[in-house]
Amino acid sequence: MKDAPRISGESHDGPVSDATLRGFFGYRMKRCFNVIQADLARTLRPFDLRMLTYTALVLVTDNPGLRQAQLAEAMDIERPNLVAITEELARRGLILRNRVPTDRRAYALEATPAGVKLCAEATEAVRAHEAALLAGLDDEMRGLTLEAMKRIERIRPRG
Amino acid sequence: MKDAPRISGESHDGPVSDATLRGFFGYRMKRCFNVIQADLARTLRPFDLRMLTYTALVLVTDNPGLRQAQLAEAMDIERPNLVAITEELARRGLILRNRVPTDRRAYALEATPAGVKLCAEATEAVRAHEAALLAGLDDEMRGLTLEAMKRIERIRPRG
DNA sequence: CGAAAATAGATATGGAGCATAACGAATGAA
DNA sequence: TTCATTCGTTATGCTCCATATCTATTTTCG
Repeated sequence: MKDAPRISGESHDGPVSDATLRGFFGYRMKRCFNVIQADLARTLRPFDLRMLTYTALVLVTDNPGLRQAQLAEAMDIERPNLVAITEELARRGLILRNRVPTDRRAYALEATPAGVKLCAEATEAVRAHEAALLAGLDDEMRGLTLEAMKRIERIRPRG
Repeated sequence: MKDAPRISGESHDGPVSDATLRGFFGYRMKRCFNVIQADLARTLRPFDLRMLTYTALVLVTDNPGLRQAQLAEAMDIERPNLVAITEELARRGLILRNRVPTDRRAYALEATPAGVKLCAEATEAVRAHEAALLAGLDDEMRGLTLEAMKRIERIRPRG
């Protein structure tokens, strides 16, 4: 069996094979996450929230008095990247940046009533959308998948 | 029960609660994917490949004659964003951009021997790293998780 | 105490990933 | 032939994330 001579450029026909990549867990997860992420973005758009601003709002609501450094650590992002987020939430009257009397460097973040309300509404919408997205998965599959992700997540990078 | 007066800013103590977010599949998946993504980036660094350049190299290797538009669609990115990727792979001598005689607008992408070799080496490294990363998951959990992600992935955004 | 180190938030800046608009060249359809 | 479409490309902008650096404040320690 000798190779057919490849004169110049023969174009590929038929569907594109991703057989090699399909075997990878990470490849599957990226494609899956893209779907979930897109759905989440659409869900949050009516509330004028992005994934990051929503996440920050939830964490501040659930943890009143949180400092920005704590919030950044919880969100796994660097402190500089949080500034614009808290600034936006504060500008929109969703959170307050109270000065801490005992440490005048820090802010104690706190959700306003409007912030708590928006957070609750957005959370309900996300819950509904996610339930619809996962409707095709039975309980066992959902539970095992969550458990699998928890275990992987537990592996700290470079740990 | 009247609220304690919140004079100014009381700071939050103890661990940060992410109870609300933890209930979301998407939240878990993002954190999980971050771990996998970071591991993949470390794995590919010795080969001077990023996730995108690696993915493109694999697809071109597995589908000789692929056009850029087809590759972009397979990678779920827009055509303009692929230009820099193919340009880099071509500059490094890993792929060729052959002109198609029957359509002088298009390129037929093809991996060079060096590209095929690097692709195989990188793929083996990725496989080994991923196996190590997933060592804590039994077969059932791995299989069901893959199946769950396949099903979610099948849901086309806005479909 | 007072000097040095550490910390909180902010600023500036850059890179990577993604999207849209628009272009020239080439092709295909009316 | 004229018009619409397609291929690769350029220009541009947004979001997310990281590092280095700054000021103002603690905190540590000699």
